[in-house]
Amino acid sequence: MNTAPTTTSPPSSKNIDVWLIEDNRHFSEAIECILDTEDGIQLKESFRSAEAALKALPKKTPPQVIILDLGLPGMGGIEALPEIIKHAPKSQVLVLTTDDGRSKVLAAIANGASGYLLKSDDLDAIVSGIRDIVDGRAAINSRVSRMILDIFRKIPKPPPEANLTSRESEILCMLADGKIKKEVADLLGISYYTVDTHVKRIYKKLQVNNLSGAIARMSQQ
Amino acid sequence: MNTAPTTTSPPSSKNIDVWLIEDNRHFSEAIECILDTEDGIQLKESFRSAEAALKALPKKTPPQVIILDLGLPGMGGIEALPEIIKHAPKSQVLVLTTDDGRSKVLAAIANGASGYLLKSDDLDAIVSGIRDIVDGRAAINSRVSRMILDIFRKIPKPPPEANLTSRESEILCMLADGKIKKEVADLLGISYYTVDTHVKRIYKKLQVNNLSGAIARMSQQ
DNA sequence: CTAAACATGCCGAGAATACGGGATGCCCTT
DNA sequence: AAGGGCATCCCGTATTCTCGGCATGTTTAG
Repeated sequence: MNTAPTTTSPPSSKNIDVWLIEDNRHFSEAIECILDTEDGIQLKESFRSAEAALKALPKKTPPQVIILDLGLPGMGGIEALPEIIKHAPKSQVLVLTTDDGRSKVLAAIANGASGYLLKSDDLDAIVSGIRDIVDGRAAINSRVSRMILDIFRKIPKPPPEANLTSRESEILCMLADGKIKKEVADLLGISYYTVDTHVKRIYKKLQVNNLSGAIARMSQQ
Repeated sequence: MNTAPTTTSPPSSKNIDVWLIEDNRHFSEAIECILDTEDGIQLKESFRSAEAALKALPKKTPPQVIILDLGLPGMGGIEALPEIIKHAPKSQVLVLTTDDGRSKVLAAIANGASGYLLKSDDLDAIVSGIRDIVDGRAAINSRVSRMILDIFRKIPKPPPEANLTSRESEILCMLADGKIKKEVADLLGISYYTVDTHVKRIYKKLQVNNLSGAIARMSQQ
């Protein structure tokens, strides 16, 4: 995020070509209007559906930035994202939507969005967001940022350390690789029965009753 | 991020108390100066080391926002972060540093920072960042945002055409919970054989030959 | 329209697992 | 010396999986 014009914002060289995919007339007109008055940014195309944009992509020069609404009729924005990127790998997609639900945000990011702004944001934020994106920065609404941070924080939490002994962890790890007990036994140079016993204890400790549950417990926390 | 004053920024009710932990005189003075002129924000304390701040924390009322430099002499900002949060769980920490290295960013987030701004950012960005944070948003420099996005994107990416259908994913997910095929079948209201068939295809697609391998592939990439 | 992709259902044999026992030896702490 | 935790080994049985087929109906994309 940048709350004010970032000091490190170079003139972004030439003109920035932009496409807009937005079904809402009012909103798209507002954007068209503000981009028209903006120096160095040029709205080249405006589509009312993802299908229309995807159809146009192979025929025209892809823009640097594609502003994409998620709440599109027909093919939704999320589904369209991978397609867009497939056809225009060099274009950066700026998602612009009303929905700040966690799943949408995650899906958008996972599918390659470079920015995620909300329609409730100031229109100026869109302009700045476009410049951010072409300069290799991210344009993300601060509320969405917060959500991402919260999610992020929960991932790298390794410490709850199960009470597994190192031997047990070792065996569970190998099983999680898809190896079967027999293989593990051979690789460790111990008996199948030993592995089996270890696994039994792992299940007890982890309170599960099969390998799948144990692996899930392991790779999650 | 918010590139312009966020439209959804309410007056943030009362005064915002802020502490500053920064060893660089010039910089801390600059911040003190700009916060002094800022309405509704009050810089209550200013420390030159994490130790000093930690010593003061139990004695005074913790502020809403703590601005923390990472490049501190003695105890570094990263090490101080968990301590700060332990003693002042309600305070939000805004990291303000020159270092935008990936490891620092990740460490700061993992340790509970609510914001990450760079000293190269406009001073106004700090003010807006403070307001963002108390309003439950995140204050993150857009370059850092981009980095987080890039990292984020790599986690849930199935690089090969591991394209599981939604049904397949659903089933794999349930199996990863420790459920057995029969349970999954009952829960989905379909035949055991159907589940079995789906699983067979999952193995093919993921190039594994047992559940453990499939779950591992799923939860990692 | 046709082929492909998807979801669904079924069978059977052999492989692997789950889990209840029981046992031995080592090392560490009390 | 005793007890506990750990790693090791063994057995039998019931359960579950794996995987090879085969087959049908629906939806989708070309």
